Amino acid sequence: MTASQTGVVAGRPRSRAAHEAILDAAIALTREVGFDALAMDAIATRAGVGKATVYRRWKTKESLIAEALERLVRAVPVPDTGGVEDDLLTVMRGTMRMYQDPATAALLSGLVAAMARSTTIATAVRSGFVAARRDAMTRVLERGIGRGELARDTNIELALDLLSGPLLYRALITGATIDGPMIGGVVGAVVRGFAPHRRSER
Amino acid sequence: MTASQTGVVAGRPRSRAAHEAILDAAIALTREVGFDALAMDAIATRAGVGKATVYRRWKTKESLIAEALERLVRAVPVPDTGGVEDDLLTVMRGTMRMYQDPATAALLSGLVAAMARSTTIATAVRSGFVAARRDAMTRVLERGIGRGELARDTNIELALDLLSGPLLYRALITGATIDGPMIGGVVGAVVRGFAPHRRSER
Amino acid sequence: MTASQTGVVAGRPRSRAAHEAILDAAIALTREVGFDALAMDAIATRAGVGKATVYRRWKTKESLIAEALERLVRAVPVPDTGGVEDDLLTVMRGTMRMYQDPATAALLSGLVAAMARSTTIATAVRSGFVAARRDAMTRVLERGIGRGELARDTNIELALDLLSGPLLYRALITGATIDGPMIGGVVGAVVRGFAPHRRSER
Amino acid sequence: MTASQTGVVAGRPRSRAAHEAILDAAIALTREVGFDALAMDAIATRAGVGKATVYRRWKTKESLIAEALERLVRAVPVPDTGGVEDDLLTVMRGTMRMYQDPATAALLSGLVAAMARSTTIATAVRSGFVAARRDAMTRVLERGIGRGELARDTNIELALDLLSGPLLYRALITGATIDGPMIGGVVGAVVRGFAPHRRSER
DNA sequence: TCCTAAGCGAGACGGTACGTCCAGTCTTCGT
DNA sequence: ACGAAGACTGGACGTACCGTCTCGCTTAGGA
Repeated sequence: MTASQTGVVAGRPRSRAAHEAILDAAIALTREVGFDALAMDAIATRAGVGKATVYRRWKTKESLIAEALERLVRAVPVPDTGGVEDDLLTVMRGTMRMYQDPATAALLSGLVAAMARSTTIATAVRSGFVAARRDAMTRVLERGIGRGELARDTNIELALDLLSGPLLYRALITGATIDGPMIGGVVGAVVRGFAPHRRSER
Repeated sequence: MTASQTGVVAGRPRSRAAHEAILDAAIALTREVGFDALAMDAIATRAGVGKATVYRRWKTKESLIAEALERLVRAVPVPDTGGVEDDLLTVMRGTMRMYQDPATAALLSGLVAAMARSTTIATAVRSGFVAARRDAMTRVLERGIGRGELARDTNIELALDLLSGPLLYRALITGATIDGPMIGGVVGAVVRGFAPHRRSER
Repeated sequence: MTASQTGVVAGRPRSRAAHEAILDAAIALTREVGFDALAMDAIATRAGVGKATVYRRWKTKESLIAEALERLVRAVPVPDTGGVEDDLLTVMRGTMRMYQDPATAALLSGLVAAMARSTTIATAVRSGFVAARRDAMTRVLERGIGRGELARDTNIELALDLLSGPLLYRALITGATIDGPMIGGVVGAVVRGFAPHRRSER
Repeated sequence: MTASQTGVVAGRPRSRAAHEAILDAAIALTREVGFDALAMDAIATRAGVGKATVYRRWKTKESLIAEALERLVRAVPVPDTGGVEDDLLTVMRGTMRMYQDPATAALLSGLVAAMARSTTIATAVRSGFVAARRDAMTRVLERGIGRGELARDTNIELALDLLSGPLLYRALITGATIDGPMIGGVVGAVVRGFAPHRRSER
């Protein structure tokens, strides 16, 4: 356990500047050479920092990258236009932009592999930028249910996976484009898929 | 171009036994240590084979793994029960079983990273076991459209992504379980989402 | 020049206890792990002192060790029994005891390496505990020459090297024992080697 | 146990060229930067060799240097001029030249420290270039005894230490010059110190 | 029946990145 | 102005793989 974690004040505090410089260097280098060619040596050198300073903060390359990514994907606002479809579109457009950014996309696959490797990283990533978007979308869906736009028994987690999954699938597997019409199609299908049941069906 | 490809016969032929032993060793080791800790040295040793024998057949670790994976995921039959929902469920249950197999799941994330790294691998994987399932599902969806169960203007690629994406998303990102009810929910939502448009809505 | 030396009273004075604790820790750790595995971090921790406190007093590891060594090898008395051989034996027995002490022996080789590295350290060591013994033996030899026990043209420096060299050689190179008989043999050979020239030989 | 030790012939044999290149690079770099600033990385790079190739042959820097040194100090011829003093002078002049070579001198102190650290290295060095000179001088001394130039009860090991010790002492401790007159003085004193006993002394 | 070309197991090769460990310096707070 | 604590830059360490390259030895077809 480190001093910064215990709150005990002894010795020189960790340099905020070094912390930032390392994260910046990590992102810059990932953009330049990709996740796999990303060397800890190079990050340290680029950040003007000793390797030990990097390892003092992050045990693995992946946990470093996970934190770097979090800085790129900050707070996700919860829109409220009065219609569930428009609200979902608003949030999904933010997600779309994330996938369209080449840097994020390059990080994504390596990060996914890292998540499979380590539950620590998986947890970090999930509670980090994954949770932010899911929380926002959960609020939107719940409001939609409340307004009667979606069925009372809507399985929210399933709906979230139906919204997010296709984008990940295109990014990682098919390589197909993720654009406005695609987002519209996904949101439309989900809204129709979880629309309130018609009387005649009951 | 190799001897076995040209048909020119000179010198000792490649050992079929070695080929199989290598693939078996690759799969076994992936199960044991994961994709990332998978070393070519170790595969060769486990297979009782020289490293050169491995590299003579596959240029990269990923292409080797891609072939190993293909052996696990063979031909996908196209069901025809007369209803699009039941047909989709049948295919999806096969996909579900793939995700439920720990070995395949372990390979998956590493393979995804490899796809991002190399278009060659990406192409191989796409045209391999990805295409098989997509082709089967495309046939099912087209029959559904023909029978009037799905809208005439159904965007088939989008539907495929909505069917496959959520499973990948759970496997790689949330870690949530992929089971029968989940599959049922996905298929149901998609079928409803692409149902023929009712007159009253127009 | 330090505050304690100038008598100027400003701020907290340097701790005499810290000084001693560092030297003690250095010697103790050298005994335990040897000169090469000796880390400044470890010395400071063992002494209950910050690293800066160590470096404020000694610029290098070697100069610290040199001072530690000096504490082990203090003033060398100049005996006067009336015979050069007995006097030499008395001094040499002190030197012998130094080589027989495992701590000193362990320091020795590392110190020798440090001397080769830096003329500063070399000078410090020479003017420190090396000079003490050489001065004592020089006095003994000069008295022997004065009494006619040794030749008028005795090359004193050479004689000193013949007395001290074999002990160093055994300690560092052959590892052979350095004991009473060995000392006796060395002294005897040197005394005979520099005996006054007989007339018949001229 | 390695292939080269067992005589079993399997796999690519170790490259003689690499072996030589590494030793050459080690010697060259020691001359340039000294024993302590000698980095294994640098040796490998200079030799045009991977680091693993160095470590495959030598576990430590010191054992590598020990072998390199051995190449510099090969077979020591045993002279026979008919007089023990001349014979000793001949051998000692060879030793003198070794100390006068800056490269050897630079290696010496580091090697001495390494010997203190590890008995393996100590044994290697002793049985290597130390033994060669001692063997030659032993033969010379024995012939001197046989011819009646030295006392019957001459302690040969002690005589060897009296011959070699002063040179080491000057090289490592005092830094005084080692030249012809110095050698002559040492040999002269030893020969006189172990001269046959005169009747009147018995 | 022999020749010859390729494949075989084994393992060394040149490289590159890893994560650890110290050296010597600097920065904080407390005495 | 000193003290302990501990983070700082810098750089060598020894390890582990990668993909390639010899070795000496099979193994088969074509001459």
